[in-house]
Amino acid sequence: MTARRTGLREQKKQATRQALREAALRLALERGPDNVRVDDIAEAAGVSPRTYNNYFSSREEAIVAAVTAERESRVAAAIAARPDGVRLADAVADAVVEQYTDPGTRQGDALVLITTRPALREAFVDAAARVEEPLTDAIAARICDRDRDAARVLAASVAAAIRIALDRWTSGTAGAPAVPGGLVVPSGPLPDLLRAALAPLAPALNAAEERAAARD
Amino acid sequence: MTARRTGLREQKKQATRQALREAALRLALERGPDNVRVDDIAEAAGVSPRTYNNYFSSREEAIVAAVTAERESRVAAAIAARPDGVRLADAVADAVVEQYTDPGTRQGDALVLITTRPALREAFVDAAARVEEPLTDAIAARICDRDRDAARVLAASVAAAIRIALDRWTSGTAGAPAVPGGLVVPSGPLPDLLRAALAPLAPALNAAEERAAARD
DNA sequence: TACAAAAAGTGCGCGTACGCAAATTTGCGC
DNA sequence: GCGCAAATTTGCGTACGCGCACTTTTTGTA
Repeated sequence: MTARRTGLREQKKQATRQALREAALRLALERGPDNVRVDDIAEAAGVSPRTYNNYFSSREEAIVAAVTAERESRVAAAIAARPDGVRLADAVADAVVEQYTDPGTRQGDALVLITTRPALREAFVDAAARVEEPLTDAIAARICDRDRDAARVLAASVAAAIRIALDRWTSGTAGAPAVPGGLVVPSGPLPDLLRAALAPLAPALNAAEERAAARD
Repeated sequence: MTARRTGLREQKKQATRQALREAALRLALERGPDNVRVDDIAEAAGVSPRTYNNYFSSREEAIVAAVTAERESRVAAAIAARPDGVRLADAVADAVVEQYTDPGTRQGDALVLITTRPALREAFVDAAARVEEPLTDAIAARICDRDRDAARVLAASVAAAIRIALDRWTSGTAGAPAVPGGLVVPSGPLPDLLRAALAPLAPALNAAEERAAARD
């Protein structure tokens, strides 16, 4: 179901997409994001400028995608991986924290770049919206596949909470002084911010779960 | 607090904004949205094209704003107007339904226009995100002004629910046959869609309210 | 292997979005 | 009234986003 489309086609497509976002990030780091034209990225990735816009609808999107990558869809997988015993709210919170923490975000240089430029920051924060779709499936599966509409609302709410946490994280970062170690981006509070943002939604998530259980 | 800025300045600004969105809608209705250039709207409103983009960051935004207007901020006011006795979830649902129903949306012609063109539909649906800020204030006031962070998450969740309801409404509309009366847009189900979308969030809203009450 | 259908890549052209700096307008104290 | 500082408007130039039609590549089938 993942690689439904035949094979070589989809394979090359993903390769091109990856080449584009890596080229975008590399060039942005090398010369600063303001000195990178779309044409440069396309050329570096070996495709035409027009093709670039078939993959990304803005310059910022490609750069951010290099850091974000497939994180959004992994959140859904992480939730599905949790045992059925744990409460839905906990499963979601743990999965989100797990996926939005270090492993995927270890690109320190890229993050300072993103948090510095407002346009990139906005694109980075807005990228959280992409969890909605996979998350809808994951939550729908937990609440027994009924009431997909409720699952979508809950997923969108979780996405909004993540967005708020990231917004706070990246903006609070700007004002905060660099830690002695030399890192400008304090990665410490992010898990806390995520959990705090998700906490208010816990009653809704658990209630949906209970409602589903009561029906069976 | 509403008209904080001196007076004549802000007044003219609002006048210009209104002139722009009304011109945008009028021209779009007259010749179809694809035959309206930004220059035309600016000229009709008596400002330069560049000024247009000081007020709206896309062509769709102005057209949609003519319908949306100040609805988002009125939702917050409507919530504040509810007596303290009613549960927060009910107050929110009632206020949202009240504001997103007929009075402001009676522009039938404009709505068929918007639901027809994908770009306008998207702009219309995304406009719901503008409730987040005023709604945050309204909810924060209800939960005793503490924990503004939770209020923001809840407000963003409500905004997401509204967005989903509008999305369903405008898309479902496209496929539905015109009612005998001649109207293509069935305004009937919108309140139902809104309530259904908001329902899953009720536990979270009420829990926040109770938590605040328990602290006092 | 050959071939037709489908899908991805490409070039072109138009209209848009926005940074920048000059010009104009507004608000306020005197 | 007068003039100055701040805010707003405007023109210009650049780069971007994307629809469209066309070319190239991949896929499934005979």
